Amino acid sequence: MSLPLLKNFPAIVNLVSPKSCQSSFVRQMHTTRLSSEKRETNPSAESKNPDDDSAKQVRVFVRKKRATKTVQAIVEATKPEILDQKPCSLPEIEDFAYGKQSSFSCSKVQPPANWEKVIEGIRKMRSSEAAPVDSMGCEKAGVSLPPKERRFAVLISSLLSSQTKDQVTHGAIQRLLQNDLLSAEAINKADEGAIKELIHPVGFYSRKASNMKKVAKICLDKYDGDIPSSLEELLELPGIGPKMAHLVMNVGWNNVQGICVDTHVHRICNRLGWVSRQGTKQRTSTPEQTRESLQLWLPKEEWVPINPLLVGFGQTVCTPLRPRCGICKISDYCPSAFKETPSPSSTPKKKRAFIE
DNA sequence: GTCCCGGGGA
DNA sequence: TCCCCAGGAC
Repeated sequence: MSLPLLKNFPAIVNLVSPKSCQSSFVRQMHTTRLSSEKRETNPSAESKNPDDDSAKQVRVFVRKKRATKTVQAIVEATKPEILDQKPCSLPEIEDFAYGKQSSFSCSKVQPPANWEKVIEGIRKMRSSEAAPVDSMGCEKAGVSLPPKERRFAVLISSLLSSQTKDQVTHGAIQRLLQNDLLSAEAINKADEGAIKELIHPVGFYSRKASNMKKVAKICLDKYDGDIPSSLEELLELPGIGPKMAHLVMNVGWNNVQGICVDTHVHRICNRLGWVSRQGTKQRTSTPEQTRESLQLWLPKEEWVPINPLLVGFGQTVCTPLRPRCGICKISDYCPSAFKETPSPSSTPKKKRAFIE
């Protein structure tokens, strides 16, 4: 049998050396290939057809499901393509193999209707009304610093910025900088109480001061004072979850591994009907599910801009409670428009985000 | 699910 | 006055 996609499989593996690769998915592919090559030199090897062999490798790989939690989605997204023998484009696979891209686009997932008009409409609304997200962000952290220090500043800024106004985060970063407390060495040596005072009134400052000490020690011990350069390693840091890990990869390393999904992106994508739980039409229940679902169809060039776009839109128009559908220019395209409970007093028991 | 912490809106 | 909000840990 002839399998168009599987011809590319050895190419992927050849592009990537397991040492340099951050993804255990690709490392596993590599291992699978090596063990199959050994079998090929063995006279008792059952197959001489390279396509058959590739097919077997991929099937074995998919069946093993050795992927870590962060690449689980890739396996799931890739599986129907491989097993149905549908070709992917080679550039996309190469991007994946090099780690520039964390999934293939799956040809079975059709983008939602009118998504480009929706994005364009939101851009227009956003340009006419300033939103808090526009003022400051962690991407501004330490712009004047050398690369390693800048990356560390980005990491700390992300750590501090959750549940905190950007101005407050920025102030805390400035105070840390003025006190020479924005490097792994300095924070590792510093007194936790002093850090606590400096970062106050950042939200959850007490927990964050403790996390900063732990993160600084890990960065010093394992990364020579730099920050981890892969998603998996960033996620091991205390206080860094999926949202911040993607942000740090984008801003710190300029390496887009995935969409940075926060509560605004999560809420708005569901209101628009842009995402769904795998194999269903139900809305997603966590930002992680939203990220995986959105990445299946949203073109890569939108992965970074989608976050500030929807966060600003969510702060000013598509608010969690009482979204302002009356002034929203894309309500014609929104299946949830005007379906929100009109006032909280009419349904005092539970908040209903929207009606299906 | 609950907690963390404080700002801010109803 | 109450209670909602936000990202992560557990």
